[in-house]
Amino acid sequence: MLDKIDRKLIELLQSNARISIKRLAQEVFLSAPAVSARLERLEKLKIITGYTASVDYVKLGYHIMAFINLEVAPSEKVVFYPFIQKCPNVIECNCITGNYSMLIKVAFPSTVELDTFVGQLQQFGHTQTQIVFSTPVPHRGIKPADYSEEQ
Amino acid sequence: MLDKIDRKLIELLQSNARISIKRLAQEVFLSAPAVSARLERLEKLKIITGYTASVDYVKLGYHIMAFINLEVAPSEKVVFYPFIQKCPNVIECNCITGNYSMLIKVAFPSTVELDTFVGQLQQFGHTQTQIVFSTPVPHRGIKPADYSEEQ
DNA sequence: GATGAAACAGCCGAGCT
DNA sequence: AGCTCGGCTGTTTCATC
Repeated sequence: MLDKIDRKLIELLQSNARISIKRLAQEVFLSAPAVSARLERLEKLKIITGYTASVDYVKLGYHIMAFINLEVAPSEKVVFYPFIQKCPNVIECNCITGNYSMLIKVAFPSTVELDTFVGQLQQFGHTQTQIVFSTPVPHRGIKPADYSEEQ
Repeated sequence: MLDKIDRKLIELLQSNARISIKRLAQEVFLSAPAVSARLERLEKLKIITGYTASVDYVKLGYHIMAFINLEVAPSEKVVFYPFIQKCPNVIECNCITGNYSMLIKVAFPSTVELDTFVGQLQQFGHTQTQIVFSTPVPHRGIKPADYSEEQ
């Protein structure tokens, strides 16, 4: 489904999403229209789901990053999912194995706002909060490998 | 340090990093050169740290995503940090409060490769792994707010 | 997938507020 | 000092092979 060139294009766009199509074309030894068509296909198939700017949240005033574990009863999920999607300070939310079934990554200006938010979450269940001290590996794209599935 | 226009530009680039400067200029009612200069400044100040393509890891063959808690002795961090940065399957690694001081997000083709990786991590300390079932809120940029710091 | 042409966007200067 | 305008260069896209 993905050939070597598609994987190379994805890799280049992961490291710089604003690279020009012409430059991409040079890197993979293809013409610009050919690359353009490949990108359209990758986007249409939702293999590439978007292009985003990465920002320094501390410099934007979000000094506190944290992971919140939240134990949500299965029956509450229909209420919880729309709620969590609308929270502006939620960077990511995953449903995971284990006692605390939701793992939520958030950013706040200070612990005051974090505390308020955790208070709101407690209507859904027990929480456990871990504050981020440092980030040895910032969120990054991982290389597309050979074992991509057919579809 | 950041005015309303800077915040709007960041927000637009977070939702689509490949938007043209001309289009950005129209959105904020400025000229293209003015927007270009603002972006250069935001990049130079490392407020915008990069532009990345988001991909569907399942479609790339990474069927298993997981969070691994790892208890690392402080003295081991000088060895652990370079190690974890070089691991190709690590999406993110944070140092956090609590017993398990590292929280590592990874993606693997199957539980077999995940198991092998967890085995490697155990030279650094005790681990606890939680596999992702679903992702109600995928990793996303949060809106730049008014309380951005001076610098 | 390549080529060439036309439309478009980005860049650098000059002049203005 | 920072913005806008104009012309030049580079980029994207479309039609054709």
